[in-house]
Amino acid sequence: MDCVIFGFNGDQIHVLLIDRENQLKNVISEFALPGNLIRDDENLDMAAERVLKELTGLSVIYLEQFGAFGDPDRIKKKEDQPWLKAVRSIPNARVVTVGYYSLIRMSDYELNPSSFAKNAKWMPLNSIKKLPFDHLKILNSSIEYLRSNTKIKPIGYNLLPEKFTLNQMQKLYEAIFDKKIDNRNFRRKIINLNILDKLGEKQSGVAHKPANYYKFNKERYETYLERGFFKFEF
Amino acid sequence: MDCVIFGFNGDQIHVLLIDRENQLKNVISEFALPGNLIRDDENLDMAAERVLKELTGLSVIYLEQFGAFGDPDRIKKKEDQPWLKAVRSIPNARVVTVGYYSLIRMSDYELNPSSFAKNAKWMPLNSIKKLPFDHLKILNSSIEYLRSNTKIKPIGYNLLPEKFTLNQMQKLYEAIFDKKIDNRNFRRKIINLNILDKLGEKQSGVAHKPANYYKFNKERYETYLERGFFKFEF
DNA sequence: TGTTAATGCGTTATTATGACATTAAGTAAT
DNA sequence: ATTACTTAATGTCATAATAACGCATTAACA
Repeated sequence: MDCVIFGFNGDQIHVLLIDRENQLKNVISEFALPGNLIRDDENLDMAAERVLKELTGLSVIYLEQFGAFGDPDRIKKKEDQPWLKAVRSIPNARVVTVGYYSLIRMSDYELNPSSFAKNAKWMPLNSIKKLPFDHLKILNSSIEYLRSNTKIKPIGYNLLPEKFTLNQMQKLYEAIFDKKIDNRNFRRKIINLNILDKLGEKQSGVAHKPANYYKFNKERYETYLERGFFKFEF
Repeated sequence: MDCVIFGFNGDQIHVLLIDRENQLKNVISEFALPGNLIRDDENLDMAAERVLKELTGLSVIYLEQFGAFGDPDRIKKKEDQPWLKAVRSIPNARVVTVGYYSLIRMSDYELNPSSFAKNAKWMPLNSIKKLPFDHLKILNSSIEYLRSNTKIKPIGYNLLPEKFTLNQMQKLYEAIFDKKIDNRNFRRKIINLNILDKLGEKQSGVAHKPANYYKFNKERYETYLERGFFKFEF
């Protein structure tokens, strides 16, 4: 069970990682996706919630399964052995993992690592080049999943502040797709979706024209979450 | 590891099931999804292939993972116990399963059940009301996956005969979405996708104007398989 | 020769798309 | 008070896609 938690701070996509170093000496400090074994009495969704909570302190966030990973050698790399020996009762048992991901706004949550996680931190997605085990593969798979999901379902409810500007929302889309978007076309498309309510309120204290605040219309947002907004239909 | 194999015979979607009855007496005969445990030396894709082959004789078909299922009680139903005792060394061990699915044209494959499968048969999707374990849940999940996939990627390469008429293809789409489609609009849309090559050949022996045969243009088909045909893009 | 069933064009109104440039509204500096 | 600066906000046009239809055409068979 491994969790990929994407966070957004208004600018960059981050991923939540935990530090594998623990009481043990001679273990190289290295960050990894928060993950652990599933218990016999819990289902997969519960396990993902629990594992995340135990390692990072995050709770009550919606997690979604995106795939299972089970190469026989996924935890057989030599450099990963010391850590496995420290935290697993059968360090070299074959383990199939299930990946869960979530999207949250970073500022809403405080990280409280515990269990074998010494540390938990947000890492900018773009700066993650190396992860232990097959975590890089898992991460890449989750990104693919996130992107293809974002094309067919609205996004942002869990990532943006309650009130946000269209430009903040655009930045979120740009961060996910790693691509500049034309602001006029973006606005038109999002507004025509009818999932946003424009608030009377505006930005204040900014040295430029203040932006309007919007919030999601939960009902319509959820209609689209269920139906998707495909244009290829009959 | 459980496999959902969808078959198309030109009219209805079918699902491949195996008969759980085996040498044992007093075991109620019942059909189930072909599935078995993963071995320690194989990855998930290989396991899906092997399990399917062992139970049904089908091989060399492309299988795609669509989800993991791990409710603690998924194989705890009383009526499923006799069968588990017959085929598992630890019948009540907790098992998480990974679902794989595939789409094939039924006429291309001969079923050769073996291992603990006494029998393998195609069952019309609409007539499947009951399955052992959580197989109904797994099946429903695979259908959802298939439908949402069909909205964003072309389909049919593995389901339709090499040469097929547009009406056959339309019937496939109608079977998947369980919905009538306007034939003129269907034709236009599919033809504009440019994934079909029109053959000179026509139907024969029909009591009406014979339909043209088409085949997939593999190159363009695969372009769409990779890219998808989203219309919601920036 | 008429019946049947599917083909294959076509029309229209509506909506979505991509490409593109200017004005508006506030603060900050002078 | 004026100006500079920065980001927000908006409109148009040509093209393409869509849904909902109409209907003449075709080829086999009775």
